[in-house]
Amino acid sequence: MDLFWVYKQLFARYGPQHWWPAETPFEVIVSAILTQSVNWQNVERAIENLKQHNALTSGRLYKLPEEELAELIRPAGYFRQKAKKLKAFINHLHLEHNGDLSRMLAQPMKKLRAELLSIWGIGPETADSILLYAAQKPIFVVDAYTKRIFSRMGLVSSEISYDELQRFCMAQLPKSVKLFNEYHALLVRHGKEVCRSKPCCLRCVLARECQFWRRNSSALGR
DNA sequence: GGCCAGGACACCA
DNA sequence: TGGTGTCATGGC
Repeated sequence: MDLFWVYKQLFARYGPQHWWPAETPFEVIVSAILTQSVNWQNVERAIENLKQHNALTSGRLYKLPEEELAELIRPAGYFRQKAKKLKAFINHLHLEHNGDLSRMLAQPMKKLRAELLSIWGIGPETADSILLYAAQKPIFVVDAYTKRIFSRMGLVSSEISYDELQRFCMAQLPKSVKLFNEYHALLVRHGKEVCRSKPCCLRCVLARECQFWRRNSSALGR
C-alpha cells in the first residue's frame, strides 16, 4: 500500500476540500495560530470578531493592544496565550520585514521555515500550515489526525515524531503544493468524520488497509 | 459533568 | 530527548 493510493481513496470519498478556509494569506496565519488545539468552529467565532472590529490586517493588529486582542479572540480558547503568539508574529513581521508579508513569504522554503520556528508560539505544525497554505510551498503538514490515521493503518508507529512522519510522507509523494494541500485537508476531514473512535473501520473507506480492521474484521462482521 | 478539539511552551530529570 | 503540566472556550 502506498500513500498515493490512500490519497485517491480519500479524494474519491470526500472530493476537494477547498483549503485553507480563509480569504488572505494573513488570515491563514492568524487562523493557523488560533486553531492550535481547538475546534475550528471556535476559531471562526474569533475570526468573525476580528473582522467585525476591522482588525484582520497586520497593520491593525500591530497597533491593537494585546488585552483588546485577547478579548476579541476569546472564543478560540487559550486566548491570552494566543494573543501573545499573534503579537509575537506581528512584531516579528514588522521588525524583520517592515510589515511586508508578501516579502516574508517569498523566501525559500527552508529559510522561511526556520524563521517561522524561531518565532515564539509557532511550532512545526503551525509553521508548515503557514508554509503550505499561506506561502504555497510544497511541504506536508502533519497533525494529530495524520498520526492517528497512519499509525492505525499500521504504516507507522504511534510514537513517531513529527519530523519522522513528515519525512515518511514526503519521501513517497510527489512534491506538489496542490497534492499536499488536499491531502492534509482530507486527513482532517476523515479524522473528524470517521476515524475518531477506535472501531472506525466499520464505515472507513480505508478499512481493508487498516491494521485495526484486519485484526478485528471477523468481530466487525466482515 | 466529562471529554475532546486542525499545539506549543516551560520545566524537569 | 522525553514526560508532564499549563493554557481556556464551546459543542456534544
